[in-house]
Amino acid sequence: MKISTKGRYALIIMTELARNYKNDTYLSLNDIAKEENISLKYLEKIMNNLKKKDYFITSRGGNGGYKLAYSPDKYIIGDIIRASEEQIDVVPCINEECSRSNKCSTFPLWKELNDLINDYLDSKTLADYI
Amino acid sequence: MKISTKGRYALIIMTELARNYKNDTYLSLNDIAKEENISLKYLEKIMNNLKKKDYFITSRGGNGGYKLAYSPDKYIIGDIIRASEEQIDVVPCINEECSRSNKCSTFPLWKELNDLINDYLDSKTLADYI
DNA sequence: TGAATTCCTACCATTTTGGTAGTATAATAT
DNA sequence: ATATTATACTACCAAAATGGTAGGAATTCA
Repeated sequence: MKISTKGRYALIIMTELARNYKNDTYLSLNDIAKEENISLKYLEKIMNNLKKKDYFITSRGGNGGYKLAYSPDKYIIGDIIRASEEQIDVVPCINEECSRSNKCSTFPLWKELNDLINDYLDSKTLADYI
Repeated sequence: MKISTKGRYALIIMTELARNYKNDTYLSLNDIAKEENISLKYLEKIMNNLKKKDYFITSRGGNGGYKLAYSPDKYIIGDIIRASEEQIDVVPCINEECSRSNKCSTFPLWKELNDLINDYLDSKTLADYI
């Protein structure tokens, strides 16, 4: 039932960038890695999941790094988590067909729980966690 | 973020037993295994997690099996899931110490989500899924 | 031009998941 | 009595996911 480090570290990266948004400077992954005591290489890998989205302005080289393309309130937590974790649904049959679906009395429980989680994550933005 | 087959199959077993409660007969794992197309051996293993709790009256031999010790409304879904899944907390730092806890701006999110999930699962009983 | 930084592609050990196998023990039906 | 049906208990195992590491290429800044 847990959120893996992919989702958790992704959110840490995003909140750091959100906190730096007002400065309008680039923040490097190295800085975040040191600050949060996570390896740079792993953060790069986490970042790959987020880069698929239109989230950042980047710059290489000295004083380079990442900054948010939009203000923090535009970033929905649910979007960040879903981009980072492979599987966010609580049970596989939420989106797939299930052989037992028509007789499955437990499906409504999982469906409601799944909606509850996603609705909650979609009700928050980065601006709530600066 | 998913619930594994341990939790899902546990709930299937429990709802079958709940459905059989009014009959006051024993229901064998073999019957459930055939009905649900899950191997008997795996169901036995799932059952081990549930047997730690004071849930069943059992009988070996012909026409034996399991029946619920109490009426279905006495079985809280959250208890069943927590007994079955090793890890129900969305992040490890809910119950453990975390080195970054004092500066962690994301903790409130995980804590609220964790409470939301557990409160939901604790608001339902087997009687809701017969 | 050298250092800092992102970008890209592999690789890999450990843990978790999702089972299977075999045997012992107990109760029932005939 | 005994064959059958069940649970009870212990051990093992393959595949997938998790949580990383390694190495270098490309780009930009000081």
